[in-house]
Amino acid sequence: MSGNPYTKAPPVGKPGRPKSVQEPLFRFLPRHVTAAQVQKAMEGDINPFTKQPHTPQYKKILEMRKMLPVYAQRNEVLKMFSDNQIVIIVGETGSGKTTLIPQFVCYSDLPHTKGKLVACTQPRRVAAMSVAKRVADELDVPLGKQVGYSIRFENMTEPGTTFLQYMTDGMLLREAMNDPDLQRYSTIILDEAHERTLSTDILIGLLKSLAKRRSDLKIIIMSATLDALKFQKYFSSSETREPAPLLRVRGRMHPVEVFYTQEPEPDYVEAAIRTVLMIHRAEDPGDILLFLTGEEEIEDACRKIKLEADDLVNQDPESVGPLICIPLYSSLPPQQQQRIFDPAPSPRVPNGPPGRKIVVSTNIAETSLTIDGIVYVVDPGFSKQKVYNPRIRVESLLVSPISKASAQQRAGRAGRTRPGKCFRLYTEKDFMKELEEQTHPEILRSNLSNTVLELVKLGIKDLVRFDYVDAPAPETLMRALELLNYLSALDDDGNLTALGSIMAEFPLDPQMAKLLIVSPEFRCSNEILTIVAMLSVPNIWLRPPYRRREADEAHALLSVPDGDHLTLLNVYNNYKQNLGDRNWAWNNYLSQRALAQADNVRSQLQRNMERFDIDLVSTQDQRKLYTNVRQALVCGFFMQVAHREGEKGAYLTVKDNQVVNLHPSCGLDNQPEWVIFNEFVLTTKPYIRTVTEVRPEWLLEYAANYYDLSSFPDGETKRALQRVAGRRSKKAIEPEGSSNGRSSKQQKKAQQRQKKGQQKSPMDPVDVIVVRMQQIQMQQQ
DNA sequence: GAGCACTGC
Repeated sequence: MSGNPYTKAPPVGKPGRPKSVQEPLFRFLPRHVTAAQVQKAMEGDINPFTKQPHTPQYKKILEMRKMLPVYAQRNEVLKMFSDNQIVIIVGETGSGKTTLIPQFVCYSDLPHTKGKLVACTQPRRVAAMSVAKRVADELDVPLGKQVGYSIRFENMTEPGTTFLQYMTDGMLLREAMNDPDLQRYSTIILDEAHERTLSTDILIGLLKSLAKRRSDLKIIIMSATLDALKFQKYFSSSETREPAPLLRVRGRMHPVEVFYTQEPEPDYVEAAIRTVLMIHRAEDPGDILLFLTGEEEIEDACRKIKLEADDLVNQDPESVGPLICIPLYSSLPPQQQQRIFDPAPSPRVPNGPPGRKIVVSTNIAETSLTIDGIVYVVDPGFSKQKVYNPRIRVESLLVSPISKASAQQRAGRAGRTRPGKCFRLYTEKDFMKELEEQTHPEILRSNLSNTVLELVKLGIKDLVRFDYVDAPAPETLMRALELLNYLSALDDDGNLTALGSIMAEFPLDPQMAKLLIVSPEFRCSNEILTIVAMLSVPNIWLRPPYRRREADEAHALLSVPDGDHLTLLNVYNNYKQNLGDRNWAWNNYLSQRALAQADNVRSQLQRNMERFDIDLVSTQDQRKLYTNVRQALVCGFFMQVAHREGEKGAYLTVKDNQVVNLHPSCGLDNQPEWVIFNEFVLTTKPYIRTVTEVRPEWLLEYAANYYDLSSFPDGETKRALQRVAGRRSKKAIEPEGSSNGRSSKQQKKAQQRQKKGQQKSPMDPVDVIVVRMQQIQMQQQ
């Protein structure tokens, strides 16, 4: 344990004032506050943080707070906090740890007396918002004053007033990029650490080393039970090797009885439907939650359940009650998601058999959304999970068996309001022997180019030896470094370049950040800004079943034959011309929600661009503009290029040589020889999605390093490029050879560099940008 | 011939 500079801080309370009535925190010694003191402050008539009398509802809420299991353990919590720099707290859902522990920390740490904050991170925005609201109510203060939240697009805090800040883990990571010591905070609480999001994992690593530099910083890691040992070991004392201190808080859950199948089920969807109907026929009243893997599966199952349930009711109206089946997945509009809170249907006739509600959901109901009143859970044991293949640089979603931890979490959903039952559609033996203990943390399943850029910006020099809780595959790190080097974000020694430093400031994938930064050189930064924003939001295209043809026709009217990126630009411009009209979006089968989100992202990115003095420019002539946009796209996405092979519409990705097809949603009116793509998706087949035609000359010109033919793998793609390079060098000798309005002087420079044979000669537009960035940085210093 | 869930000053 390190020294604690606050132990000598004077007790709170002005000496002239006699009684603790005016000063409820009188004699509170920061970080040595006792449970009795906290209890007294909580029960007092004066709010210790506002010095105002408590409102009448305060006492009501206080009674509920006192019922939470964590309250009963306040003694242990406060003592642990006083005695240690780093504490691990584990607790089941319903323990009250997310709301109460940060409050106890505030009563003890007294951050407001030293101009600091207590941060509590959440993996999700909605959680950060709703918990902050809840805690503000509990402490009887307005939300955004003493208690606030900070999430992307919304800062509900008041500098100087807020001392308890809920925030997304991603936000704290962003903050660390500009203040690696996180000086604003006196205590940092990482909640839901067991979810092991990318941001949480990086934060854990940073905090471990920060704890050594800042002995005054306290850290609390909160997690579900199973991971406790791992975190304890990870945070063990470097001197004594003692595991970090652990506190278990009890949950308040009702028992859930778990059933397994005798034999493995060959078709889990069919088995799930059968089980749901069996529960409906035979079990006591209570709602059902069924976990399936995706939208299509869910809609399909809902249809079948409804049909079969109607049959049952018709056959036996005396004993089978009515049933509603509600689908739940993230791409549903929020209004429809709200339906999960509808009550179960009433009996058809007075005193008839009661109705039942069935929610059929993706994993969203496992972590993000809780539905009260669920008594039965049906768990087929699968979910779609992200997997990353560094060899071909492809992230994809695969239906995979869930982990034991996940299965437990799912079962727990049945016991929130009363004792429940969980039907697992696999054998007990499979549960014990086949399921992994934990879901692999995201850092092992993701493309890390973004994360690596963040880490380098955070000042982490040796990425391989960074103290990860779980170290990613070296090949994944290598792939990320390679990409960042080709993008000129890192130099050949892995150091952050001026360009890379700016790129890291944008909440974007490095390719897109690069694209945005070079876009003024192509006189189309307004348009690239739009395209990047549109690529950063979920799918904008709606395609309701039974309306597929109409939707496709509407989309065809908006599409630009030169490429899907330009179609996105066109859709956004039309959306703005129609003033963001909901009906216009709906009539064109577009998601108004996604478009509004893109508009929001666009403004945020625009503010970033202005901060770095990146010009917002356009080209008037539309043909020219479209060409410029396509050229700029090459500067970011030159590694995501495919070349047509043969006549059957097959493409080969450059260098990786993966056979891919244009995704059916692609709007190109022909099959161009060269295309760049935004995404490689592996569903029924390997597809490339959001595709735009490019000229091979642009690849050689704007991505000369990557398209250095001497190091290019042999094949048809290389031969095609060689033919282009041959034509190009002939053309360059002619005096009028300027292809892109670039001066012959610039071209000469480029040729000279190529002659010199520099392995990593930077691309021209970047040259210009890097110099300008350096100037800006010098000005700022 | 077609997408789990999150996130980013």
